[in-house]
Amino acid sequence: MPEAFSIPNEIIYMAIDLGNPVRTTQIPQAPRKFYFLEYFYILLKGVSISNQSERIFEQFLKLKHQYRLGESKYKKLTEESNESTNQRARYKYTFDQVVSEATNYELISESSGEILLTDEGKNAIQIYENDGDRKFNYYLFKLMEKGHQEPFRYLVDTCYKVNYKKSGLLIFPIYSAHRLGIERDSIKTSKDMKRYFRKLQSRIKEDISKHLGMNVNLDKENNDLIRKLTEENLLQTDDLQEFDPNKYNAILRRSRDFWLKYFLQSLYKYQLSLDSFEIWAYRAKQIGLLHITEFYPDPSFHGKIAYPLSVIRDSSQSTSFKMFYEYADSMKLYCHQPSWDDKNNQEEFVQSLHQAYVDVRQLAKTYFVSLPNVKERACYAMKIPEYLFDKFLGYAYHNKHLRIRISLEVDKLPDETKVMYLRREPVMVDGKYRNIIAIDLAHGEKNVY
DNA sequence: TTAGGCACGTGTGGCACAGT
DNA sequence: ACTGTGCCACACGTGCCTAA
Repeated sequence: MPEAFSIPNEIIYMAIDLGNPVRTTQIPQAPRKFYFLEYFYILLKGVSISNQSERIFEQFLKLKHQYRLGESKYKKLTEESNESTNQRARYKYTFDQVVSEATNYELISESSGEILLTDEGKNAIQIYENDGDRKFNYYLFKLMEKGHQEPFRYLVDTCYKVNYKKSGLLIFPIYSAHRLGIERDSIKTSKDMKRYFRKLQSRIKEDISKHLGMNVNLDKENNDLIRKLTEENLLQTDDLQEFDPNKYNAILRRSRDFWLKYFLQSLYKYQLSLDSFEIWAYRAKQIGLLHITEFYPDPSFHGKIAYPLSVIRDSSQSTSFKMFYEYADSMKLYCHQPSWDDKNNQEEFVQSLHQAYVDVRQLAKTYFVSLPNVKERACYAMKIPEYLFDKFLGYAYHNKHLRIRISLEVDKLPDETKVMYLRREPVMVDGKYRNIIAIDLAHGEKNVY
């Protein structure tokens, strides 16, 4: 069995002994409700074409489609852009959110019903178009960090405080009744639901012990959950009475969020709502400060994990950590960005990639396996952001002197199927999307073709 | 092998309420 | 009064299962 969440040593040394003083606790403010940083660009682009709100919104819809910005944090795949009035209303909601946040950053300004670009806004467009999205994200990072009481610093710092032994790994277990082996048909009464809750409780307890090294008693929390659901008549007081089957989803949803909130606020002591945490974390992921995923492939854990790819210290000797930003108190944010020029990093990447492939193949039991799954495990092992993985994979694919041989195939791209939203993005290598991967050891070692 | 039906899982957007 | 924030029910996409 592949071992979940083991950690390379160098990362641990960076994580412990931080020596940074506990910051005067300023709680980050909530962001507006959207995930993709590209929304800022497409809004500004729209404003550069017209000053009329209605026209800007039309442009926003067009560019949203062109940049494949789906709902929430998922990229959109299908070419069709069926514009039901319902969807337009949804997109208007997102549009208003982006306008509101861009106004706060003074990228745009409103006067007598017109929306205007500020100099800052014009500057931002230039950065995106001339210097690329990484520079654009950095520019936005500074605005967000200043405008919301340093949410990213808070996010990264707290990760290490929570679980420094595993260099800041956060787990958010999600197990539906189905996943714990309880059939839908067998859950009809309050008693049945409580049986699922008990099973869930003990599974969560095990995960906490295994991945966070803590022993906790969750009886009180489980009772709280049951009490809340009973008070709101989602569950019946009488154990043998049946609950409203139409409320099944609502009950499961409530229990899932209850435990996620428990992890975030009680266990990890984040003073953020679930919503705010999600949005800040997914924005941090785009900048490359941390990784968050719901798809880490592992037989013994299901749910969401997050871990930092950066660290806040006053100084660093490591060549793999690059200075990213300096705060007012002269603490600095360092991002883990190992260089491909260093042969040791090449060797480590090859090692991690191969190990990830072996682990995933063991679960999938096929020669070709899902590239996004291999990517998840390799990124975790090396603590690198996704865009670096894509780059490294491209280099390794072309390097004939490595001790592995990589085969990449497209298989079926998601846009050839019916899926609307790309929950797993295919990996871009050589300007082509790839979905599956196989690896052989080269030069007379085992498994050579 | 495929089509249809049903259940699972979760993002969205409205809403209530807290903060000022 | 007004704005910002957290919460959660619903709608809908997805994928499994069954029956030919």
